[in-house]
Amino acid sequence: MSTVLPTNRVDTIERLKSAGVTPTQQRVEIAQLLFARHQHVSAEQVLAMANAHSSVVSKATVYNTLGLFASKGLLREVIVDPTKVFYDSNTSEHHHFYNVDSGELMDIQGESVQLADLPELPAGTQAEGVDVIIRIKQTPNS
Amino acid sequence: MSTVLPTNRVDTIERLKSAGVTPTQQRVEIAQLLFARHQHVSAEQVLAMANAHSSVVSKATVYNTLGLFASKGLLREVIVDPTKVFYDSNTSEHHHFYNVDSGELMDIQGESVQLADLPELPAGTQAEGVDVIIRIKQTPNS
DNA sequence: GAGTAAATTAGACAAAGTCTAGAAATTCAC
DNA sequence: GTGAATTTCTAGACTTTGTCTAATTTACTC
Repeated sequence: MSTVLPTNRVDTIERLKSAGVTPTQQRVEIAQLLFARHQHVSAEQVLAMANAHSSVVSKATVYNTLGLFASKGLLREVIVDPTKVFYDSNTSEHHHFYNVDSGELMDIQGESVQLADLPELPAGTQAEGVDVIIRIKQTPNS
Repeated sequence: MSTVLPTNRVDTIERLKSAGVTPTQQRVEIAQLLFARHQHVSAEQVLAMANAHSSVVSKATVYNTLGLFASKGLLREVIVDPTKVFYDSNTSEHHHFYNVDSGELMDIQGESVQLADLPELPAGTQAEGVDVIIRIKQTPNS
């Protein structure tokens, strides 16, 4: 169930190739950051992480790369915050808690949420995916 | 189940008052447009609809009003498009199809989607709502 | 109707993301 | 290797959605 987490550059490059992505220096850099562990990050965060020490990737490349990775199934886009897109490095099927107070996004573990079954889709369409988001908020301490 | 659809100004004003919203001219104008039928609209669309003939509402007021209506439960925010927020004038509990090709948002009728039950929430939080979005795409005609 | 609070407004501003045109890598043929 | 073609990367201009500010207008209370 859980996605394999490569730890070294060689594994990362192999994973990119398997997904049909040419492993350029910038892409490997970003992939290393993202695939190190399951996390939810915005483009801005990736840009900051990648360039923390020295400048290695441009803004345009971060956006291009995240979009490319998502289209190849290496990342999952999560749309819950009206101001920015989150990218989830856990691509296995799962759903999310979204804390509307803190803006924090969390995976819902395991199979604890299941849809009975899909409703009939509009004619001429097919399902691409199902997102379940449980919006939560801080319980006001009485 | 279905939300009552007021047809005249008096009903609209009454509905705003019941929700604790002072019925100003601009708010009634926007409410009339939105509550006429179940629909999914963006702020930009509301602005265009309201000012189609003569200028009656400013951009800032449209944003303020939609936010206010949503906070009072008169509208439901739907976050599926990374570029803009949709407001749904159907506030009864239901879920959505989102056509990623056309950007179209559709209600899923009735109780055809049900969650078994909610997973355990993170400590100190409570559920605010559950969004289920089935992303669909055009079936490529073979 | 005067005073106060709430609502509206134009337009400046902010932030996420896209686009463009050129520079740098990479690939391939020879 | 050398040069041509292709892909990728880049800085920075640009677009779009949405927010903020400061001033004006409206509405409500006495």
